[in-house]
This record gives sequence, C-alpha cells and structure tokens, in this order.
Amino acid sequence: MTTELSTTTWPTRELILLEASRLFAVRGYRGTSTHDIAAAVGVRQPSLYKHFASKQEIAEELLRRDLTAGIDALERMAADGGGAAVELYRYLQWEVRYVRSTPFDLRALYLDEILDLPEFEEGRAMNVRYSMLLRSIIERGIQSGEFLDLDVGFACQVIDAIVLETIRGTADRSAAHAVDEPDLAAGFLLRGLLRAPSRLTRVRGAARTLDR
Amino acid sequence: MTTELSTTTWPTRELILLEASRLFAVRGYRGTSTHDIAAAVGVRQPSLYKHFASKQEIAEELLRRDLTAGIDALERMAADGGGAAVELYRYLQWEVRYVRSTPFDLRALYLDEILDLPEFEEGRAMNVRYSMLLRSIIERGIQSGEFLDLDVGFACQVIDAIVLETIRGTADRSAAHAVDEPDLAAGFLLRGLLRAPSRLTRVRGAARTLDR
DNA sequence: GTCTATACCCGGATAGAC
DNA sequence: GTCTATCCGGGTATAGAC
Repeated sequence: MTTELSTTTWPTRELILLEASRLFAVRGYRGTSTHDIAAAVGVRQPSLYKHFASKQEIAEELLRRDLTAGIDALERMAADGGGAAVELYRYLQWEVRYVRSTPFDLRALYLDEILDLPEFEEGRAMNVRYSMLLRSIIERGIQSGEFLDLDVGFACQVIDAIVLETIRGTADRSAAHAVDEPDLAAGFLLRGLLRAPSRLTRVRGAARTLDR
Repeated sequence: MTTELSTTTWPTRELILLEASRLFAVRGYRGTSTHDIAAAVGVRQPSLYKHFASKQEIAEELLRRDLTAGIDALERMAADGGGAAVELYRYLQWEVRYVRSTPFDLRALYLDEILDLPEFEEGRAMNVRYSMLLRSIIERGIQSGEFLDLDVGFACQVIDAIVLETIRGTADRSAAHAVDEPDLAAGFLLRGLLRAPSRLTRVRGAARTLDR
C-alpha cells in the first residue's frame, strides 16, 4: 500500500514535497526544520532554496495540490447529479480513497495549525471554497427532504470531523483498518443524515453506476 | 459565557496556565514562546520559571487536569450504570458541557501535536487510559445488542472525531452554536450507534433521572 | 543545481541582584 | 518571586565557489 516509488526517477522538487509532507505529518510544520527535509531528500539544507523560495512555499504547494483535488472532486460529483445523498456519498468515498492513495501525507495540512498561520491566506481561501461546495450539497439535501432537518452548520461539522478522522487514521496502521473502508465512513454518515436510512442501499447502487 | 474572573485574586501559577492554554490554542505549543505567555500574564519571561520548571511542564499540568477530569467522568458514568447507551450519552453530554465551561482553552492539547511529542509520555499514558474506558463502554454496548454490530475501532474513531470537533468548535463563535448543544452531538452519535434509534428518547429520559 | 560557510534572529533557560 | 542581563542552541535564509 505504501507507494514504493523508485525515487531515482523523481525530480528533486517532487522529492522535497514528498518528504516534507511526511515530516510535517509526524513532527508538525513548525517542528520540522529545513535541515530535516534536506536530510530526508539527501541534499544539503541550502539546496532546497533552489527549488522553493521558502519553507512556507513547500507547504503552500502541498495545500494547493490537495485542495484543488478536493474542490475538483466536489464539483465533478455535483455536476454528475443524482441528488444530494448520492453526491455526498460519492464524494466521501472518493475522499477516503484519495487520502489512502496519494503519496503525500496529508495529516499536517489539516490537523496541524498550518491553516491558522497568518501567512497561509491562499490556503485558507481555497479551504473556504471547498467548505462552501460541501455545504451547498448538504443544504440541498435538507431542503429537498432527503436529509433530516438538521442544523446545516452541525451537519458540516460532523462531516468535517469524519473526514479529518479519516486523514488522522493514516497515522497508525493498527487503527487504519477502521475508517479506511471507503463505504464505512460514507455509510455511517449517510445513515445519520438520511431521513429514511433504508434508502442507503439505493444510494449505494446509484453511486456505483455513476462511478463507471 | 467567557469566564470573566477578576484576575487579581488568581495566583500567578493559575494565570500562567490560563493564558498559556489560550496561546497554545491559537498559535500552537511550539508556536507559543515563553515570552508570549509571560507578556499575557503581565510578568517578565524568566519569572515563569519560579512557577514551572519548563514550558513543557505547563502543558503537562494542563493535560493532567483535563485528562483526570475526563477519566473521572467516564468512571462515574460507568459506575452509575444504566447500560452502555445511557452511559455513553451521559458522558458525551458531560464532555460538551465541560469543554464549554472550563476556563482553559483545550484545543491545543488534542488538536495540536502535543501528545505526539516524545517528551509527553505521561499525557499519552493517561490518554490511553481514557480511550480504554470509552472503548469498554462501546464494546459492552455492541455485545449486549444495544448498539449495531459495528467494528469497535471504527465506533471509537467516530466518537473521538465528534469530541474533537466539539473542542475545535470552541474556536470561532460563529460555528459554536452548532455542536455546543449538549444533546446535538450526543443524540447524533447515539442515533448512529443504536440498533433501534427509536430508543433514543428512552435513553434521554434515563440519563436525565441519573443526572440529578 | 549542489556544495561550504556564515549571517542573523529567536526561543528556552540560568545567574544573580533586589 | 520579580527583575535585568546573558548564554547557548537551533532554525531560516543568503553569499559565493564549483
């Protein structure tokens, strides 16, 4: 499962992103020094600055790539239609698969305080855009009566919580088997949101046909 | 709601804990300097070291107090009995109320990487104890048939996720109204866990009588 | 584009007077 | 128990040779 890519073929810039994401995930953004990153890549610390203008730019690039992927996925699901429940279910499945297949370790990006640092304005803006897209699906589901008449903010928080827990789950492999099954997380959430939980099987079926 | 305590009467040691928890929450543990804490308290940086041997000890004291409270609450609920569902429901309600009433800002303790730092072995040990107590309630609920036959690890993760989101929710007051209602989070979780969600009203009633 | 050397700052902690 | 002064280590980033 761990992407065992022949490192030799990768450009240094990509290697920096890869190793930085892993170190950030374990030691935090602030806890990771540029020296640590350089050592993991196999170069000297000042060499990093030929590829990135600053440590911050490394994290920004990671954020940009991940948030772009998430936003694209949400827009794709919304465009495909099928109703809020199907769109949300498909997105959650995509998210779990994505988190578990990307070579980058995404934990630091959202579990660390990176997005709270004043200098990461761009990342915050993209994150807001992502949240809005997710929120609009929820709102549509509540208005159409597919979902229970929950507070929209609460529903968003619950989804955020599960997505973050999925990302956190990539930490220790002992707990990994739990939330990693794409259907487990998506199924639990929809059972909690759907007005008629028995519809879940129908949602699953509709999602499967759309996924091809 | 914000505890407006007349600071003058508080011993310096308590003030340090209070301000440190707030700074840790906003800037992270590593991102907060001892100088920042001292400035917030209104003393010079070296004066902190008359009350705590190190910055680490400040965070340790905060962790110790919070985890002790959580462990005590879980043990109390388990001792009171009433079945896994009632015990879990009561604990979740207690947790939400506790998070929102404590003068300390708990975010950094569990959302920051503090518990991952090698030097916080004591906190990690207490956290394991807390997790075990919670897990044993879940296991009991699954075995007795009160809960759905979910993977125990998955159920624990979901509960963790909601509790963490509650703590995170104390961040911006705009989102605070969402998960802060003690019954919202507890109710959502139990609806997702109970084999017969219609039992929720009965659980609520049993919890209410026990709470007096 | 990688290296060595280094400038520069900041943070944690101690010494010692009051 | 608070202060001023200071040490020391570590981290980001730059200069300049190769």
